[in-house]
Amino acid sequence: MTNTKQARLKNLGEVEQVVMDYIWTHGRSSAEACREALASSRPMKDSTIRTVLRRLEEKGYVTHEIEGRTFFYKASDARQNVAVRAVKGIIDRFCGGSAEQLLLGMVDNAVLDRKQLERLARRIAERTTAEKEVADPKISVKKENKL
Amino acid sequence: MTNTKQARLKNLGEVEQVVMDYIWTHGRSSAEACREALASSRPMKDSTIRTVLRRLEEKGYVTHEIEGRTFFYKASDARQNVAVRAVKGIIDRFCGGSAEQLLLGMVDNAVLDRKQLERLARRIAERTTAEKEVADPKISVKKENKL
DNA sequence: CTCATCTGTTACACATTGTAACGCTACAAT
DNA sequence: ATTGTAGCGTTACAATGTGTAACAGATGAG
Repeated sequence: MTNTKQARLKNLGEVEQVVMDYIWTHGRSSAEACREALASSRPMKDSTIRTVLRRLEEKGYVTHEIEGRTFFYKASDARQNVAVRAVKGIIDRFCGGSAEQLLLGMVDNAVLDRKQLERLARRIAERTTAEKEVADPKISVKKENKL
Repeated sequence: MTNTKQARLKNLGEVEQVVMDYIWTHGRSSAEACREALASSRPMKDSTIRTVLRRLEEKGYVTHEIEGRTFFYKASDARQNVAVRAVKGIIDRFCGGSAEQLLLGMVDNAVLDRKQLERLARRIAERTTAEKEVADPKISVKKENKL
């Protein structure tokens, strides 16, 4: 089993989400950079953004590196992967671990339009045939799926 | 447009989740029934389960009918639909509203096994052709789809 | 040495959640 | 009618989570 066994990340609050969005979009950033960028839509004092970033790090969403005496924060995982894990959490809580019913429901509920469904179907086709050829499960190369 | 425009449900706490699971599984139940059923794994005083149920109602997860002088609570929406909406919430927050990347990610991440993928693909096929034939907006997830 | 930056510490108000004691009301048995 | 009791509503309180921020400590520039 593809050991995608990552720790359950706690939910993000309002501001935390906003900050993560910024970091996911702009990549490695200093606290000040975040603060200034978000200043218009979400004014925060210097110490506020710092607290938020620290908490995000505690929650495992970001890590920081020091350069000179400045902290640069970067997302510890791609946005999409976090989303996938969040969905997995829902699957565990609501669907007893099986994603199938959920996805069927999403298809039924027109969460996706036809074109998207077709692309998804195509991808599924690739997946399944690929698995068929390489029935060897010890390979399981996981890629980052960049978003 | 498919009016799947349901109010954003607040998250459930630990106990709330447990109680909802019970109601989703057992259907219409009185407070006492819940309490007794959960007593072994989760002992609660009478007033506790009542508070939980009332809050669940405030949050829109259940409704109640009175019979005699007893309240009977029932889920206001099927478990699966709640799950789908929760996922939609994630999609909005993380994926800018597009589910496609997320689902592709799930497929890539082997959240589903091949058999499930095949069923999903088949369903997608049905969906897309159905949409082609009729533009019937009365989609409403058929029956409970038992989960 | 002193100032401008940066980070760390500590705090506080509010909302959410789990838990529950009390208290009120209506029906049933006396 | 009186009272016990089943069943619901009200109120409360502690623990967390979250947004916000003041203030203190540290360190490099000049």
